[in-house]
Amino acid sequence: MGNDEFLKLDNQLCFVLYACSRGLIRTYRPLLADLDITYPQYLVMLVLWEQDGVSVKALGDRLFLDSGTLTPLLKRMASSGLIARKRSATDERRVNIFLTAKGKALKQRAYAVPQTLLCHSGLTAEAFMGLKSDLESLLARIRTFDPEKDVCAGVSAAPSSRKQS
Amino acid sequence: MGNDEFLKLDNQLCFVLYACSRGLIRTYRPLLADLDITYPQYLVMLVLWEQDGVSVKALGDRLFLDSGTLTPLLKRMASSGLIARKRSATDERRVNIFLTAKGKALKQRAYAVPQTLLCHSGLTAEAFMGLKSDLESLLARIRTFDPEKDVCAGVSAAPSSRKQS
DNA sequence: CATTATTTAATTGTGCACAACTATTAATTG
DNA sequence: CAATTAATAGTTGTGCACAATTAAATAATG
Repeated sequence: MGNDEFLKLDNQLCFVLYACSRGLIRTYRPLLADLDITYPQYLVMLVLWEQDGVSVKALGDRLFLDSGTLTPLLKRMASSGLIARKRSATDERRVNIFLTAKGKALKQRAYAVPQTLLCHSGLTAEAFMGLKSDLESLLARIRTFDPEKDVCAGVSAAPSSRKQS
Repeated sequence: MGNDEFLKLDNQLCFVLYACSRGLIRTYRPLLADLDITYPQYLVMLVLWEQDGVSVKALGDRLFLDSGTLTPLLKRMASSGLIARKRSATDERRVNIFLTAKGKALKQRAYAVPQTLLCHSGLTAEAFMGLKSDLESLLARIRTFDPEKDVCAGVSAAPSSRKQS
C-alpha cells in the first residue's frame, strides 16, 4: 500500500523537472519570438556566439542533440539567414556552421534575454547558482550511468532474486 | 564585455533544466518500453491510477498539456488498449478517460519504475526532496507570473528608459 | 426564451526529439 | 595498398508540444 506513494504524480522528480523545463521555455518564447528564433535555435546561437564554425557533431555533443534533430533545425536557421552550412575542406564528412552577419548582429538584441528570464524566475543569484549546480550534478550522474554495471537492476525486486556477480 | 557571461551556454539554468529533463526521460525510456508506453503516456497513467475517469481538460490541467497534445496521445493509448475514451452523458462537451482492465493491471508492473529511477539518479532521499521542492517553487513562480504587471520588462534596459507607473 | 459568451475537444500546421537506417568519407589494419 | 572499420551527416518515421482555429455544447444574460 505504501508503494502507491511512489507512483503519485506529485512525488515524481522527473515530472516537476519536465514541467519546469517546458514552463521556462514557455517564458522564453515571447522574448525569442521577437528575435524570430525558437528555444533550440537560441541554444545553437549561444554555442556559435561562443565559438563560430563548429561542426554539427560538436554542436550535438554540446547540446546533447543528434543529427536527426540538428540537420533540419540548422537548415531552417540557414534559410532564415542566421547561419551558413559549409562542408569542411579538410574532412568532407564534416559540416561546419558559421554565423552570418545577421547571426552575429542578433547577439546585441539577445543580451536582454537572460536577465529578463532571471527576473521572471524570481530567484536570487545564490538560489539560481545552487539550483543550477544541483541539476548539473544530476545530469552528470545520469549521463555517465553505465547500464552494464547497473547497481539498481534488482533494487525493487524481491531480495532473493538479486543477482550477485 | 561582462555581459557576455550571461549568454554563455554553461551559465543557463534553463539549458541544464532542459538537458536534465531529457536525460531523465531517456533513463525512463527502456523501463517504460518494457511496459509499451512512452514517458508522456506514463504520466497519464499516473494520473489515472490516482483518479480514474478524469476528463481531458482535468488531465491537461494536471500535466500542463493542451488538447492538441492530449487528443492524439489518448487515441494512441486507446488503440493500444490501456484506456477508453467516453463522451460524458451529463456534459456532451467532456470526454472522460477510463482505465481498461489492461490499464489497471499495468500498475503492478510499474511499481518498480520510480525506485529504479531514484537509484539511477544517485540522489539521497533528502537531496531528491530538496531538489523537487526547489523546482516546485520555481514552477509556481513562472506559472503565476503576470505579464501585465511585469516588473522585469525594463530590467536590462538603460535606467533612464524605465517606465514607472 | 433568444442571444451571446464561455467551455471543451478536436483539427491543422510547424518544430522539435529520437530511434533506426543509409551513404559518404576518413582512418585502421592485414 | 586493399579491405575493413569507424566517424559523420543525412533520411525516414513516430511521437510529442504548442499555437491557432473550428465545432459543438453549455452557461450566462438581456
